[in-house]
Amino acid sequence: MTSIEKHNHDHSLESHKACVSLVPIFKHLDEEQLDEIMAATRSVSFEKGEIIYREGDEADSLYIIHKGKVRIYRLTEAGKEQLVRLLNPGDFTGETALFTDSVHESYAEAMMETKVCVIQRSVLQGFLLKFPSISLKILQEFSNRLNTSETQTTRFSSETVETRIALFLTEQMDQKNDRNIVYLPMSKKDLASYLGTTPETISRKFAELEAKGLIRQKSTRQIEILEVDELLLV
Amino acid sequence: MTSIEKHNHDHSLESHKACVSLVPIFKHLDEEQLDEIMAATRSVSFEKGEIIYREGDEADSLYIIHKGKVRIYRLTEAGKEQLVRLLNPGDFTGETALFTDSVHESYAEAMMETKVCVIQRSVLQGFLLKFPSISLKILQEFSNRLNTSETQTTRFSSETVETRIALFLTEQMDQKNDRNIVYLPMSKKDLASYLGTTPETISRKFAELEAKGLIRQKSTRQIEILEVDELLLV
DNA sequence: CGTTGGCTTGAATGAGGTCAACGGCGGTGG
DNA sequence: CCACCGCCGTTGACCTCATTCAAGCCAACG
Repeated sequence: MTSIEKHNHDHSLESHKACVSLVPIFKHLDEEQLDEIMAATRSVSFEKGEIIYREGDEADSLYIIHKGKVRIYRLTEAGKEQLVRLLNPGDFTGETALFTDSVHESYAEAMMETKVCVIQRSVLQGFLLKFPSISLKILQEFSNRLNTSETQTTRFSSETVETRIALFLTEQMDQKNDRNIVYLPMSKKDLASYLGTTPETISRKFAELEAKGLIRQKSTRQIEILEVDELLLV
Repeated sequence: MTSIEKHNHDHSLESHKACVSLVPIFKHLDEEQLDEIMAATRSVSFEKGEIIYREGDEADSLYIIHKGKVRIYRLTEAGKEQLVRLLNPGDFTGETALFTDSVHESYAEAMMETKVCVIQRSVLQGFLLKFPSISLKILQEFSNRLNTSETQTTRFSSETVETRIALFLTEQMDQKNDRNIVYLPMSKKDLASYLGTTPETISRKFAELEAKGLIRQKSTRQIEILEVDELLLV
C-alpha cells in the first residue's frame, strides 16, 4: 500500500473536475478530453506535515497540486535536508522518475492542507501520445527546472553565500515589483536549505547586508531592497 | 549571422543521413519520416576549441552530436567555468532554451573535431506534435538530466569535496566494470570544474585517497579503486 | 504558562580556495 | 632532432569564509 492510498480520496466530483481543468498542462484541452482525463485521475488530500512520497518510494504517478503548498527536498549523505523547490497550485511533481527508473530520489511534504490530482504513469504516457500538446507543456516546465537547477549548481560551486543571497533577493524582486519589497516565499530556515547554507549564516548575512544599508528587514518575511545595484556587486 | 552560419555545412548526403538516422531520439522512426526530418535539418562541423554557442546567443536550434565531443559549461559571476556536462555522439543540447526564453545560459565548445546535426526550433516543435514519440524520448532525457542536476546541486550544497570525488568515482565504476579500474572521462582540470572545486584540491584529495590506500593512480586518467566500501564512507 | 520551533549572536575550528613555484609532457618550429 | 613554449598537474604556505557548537530570545500554540 503506497502512502497515497492511506489517505481519503476526495469523492467530490466538482472538486475533482476543478482540479483537473485548472492545471496549466491541461488547460487548453476541450470539455470532452477533460472528462477523459478526469476519469483516469483522482484527487487526494494531505494534512500539513504529511509526506506525499519519500526517497525510495516507487514512482508511478504524476502529482498536480490543486490546493496548498508542497516542499520538495532531498537528503545529503550526511542526512541534511536540501530544499529543491516549493510547489504551489498548478505545479506538478513526481515526473522525474515517471520516464526513467521508478524510484523517487526526493521527498514531497505538504506544508499545509494540500489537495493533489494524481495520474498513473501508464495513463499519463497514453495521454502524452494522444495529446502531444501536453508533452510540450511538460517539456517547457522541465526546461525551466533544468535551467534553474543548473544555475543553482553553478552558484553553489563557487559563489559566496552573500552573493547567492543577493542573487536570490534580486530575482524575487523581478517577480512582482511591489516597489522594492521582497516577500520571502519561505522561512529563513528553508531559505538556508535552498541556498545551501545554514540558518545561522543566513541570519548573519542578512544582518550584514542591513548594516551596510543595502536592505532593511521590515519583518521576518519582508525585506526592503534599498540598493539594488550595490547588492549585485557584493 | 550566428556562429554556426560561419561554418562549412556538410553537404555530403550520406553523412547527413547517417547523422539523422543514428541519433537515439529519431531511431524508431521509419524511412519516410527520416527523410522528412533530414530535409529540415543540416549538418555542421566544428574544429577543436570552436564555440558552438555562447551565453547570450539566441537559442533557436537543437544540436545533436554526430561525431566528436562537446563541453557544456557556464560562467559564475566571478567568471569561473563550471562544467555542466560532456556530450558524446547521440547526445543533444540547446534544448533548454528551445521551449522557454530564447537565450543560451551556457557555452558549448567542441573538444575535438565535431559534427553536429542542427534542427530549427520551429521545425522541431512541428515534429514533436506530429511524432509524439519523439517527445517521450526527450522527456526521458530531460528527466535524467534534471535528476543528475538536482543530485549535483544537493551534493554541492553540503558534501565535502572528498565525498563528491568518492561518489563520482564509484558512479563511474558502475558504468562499465572493467574490474575496478575507472577511466576518467575528462582532464583533472575539467573534473575539478565539474565537481565544483579547483585543480589543486583535486590533486591533493586524490593524493590523500591514495595515501589511505583507497585508490591507486595508475596513470593520469586511470584510477584503480582498491576499497569501494571504505571509499563510500569518506 | 510552559513548550516548541524559528531566529539571532558569539566563539572556535577547519575545509578548501588562492597564490606561487616547479616538473613533466606534447606540440611546434628552427 | 633538439629547443622552446604553453598547459596540465602537483605541492607548499597562507588565509578566509562558513560551519559547528552553544546559548539565549521571541512568538505561536496547546
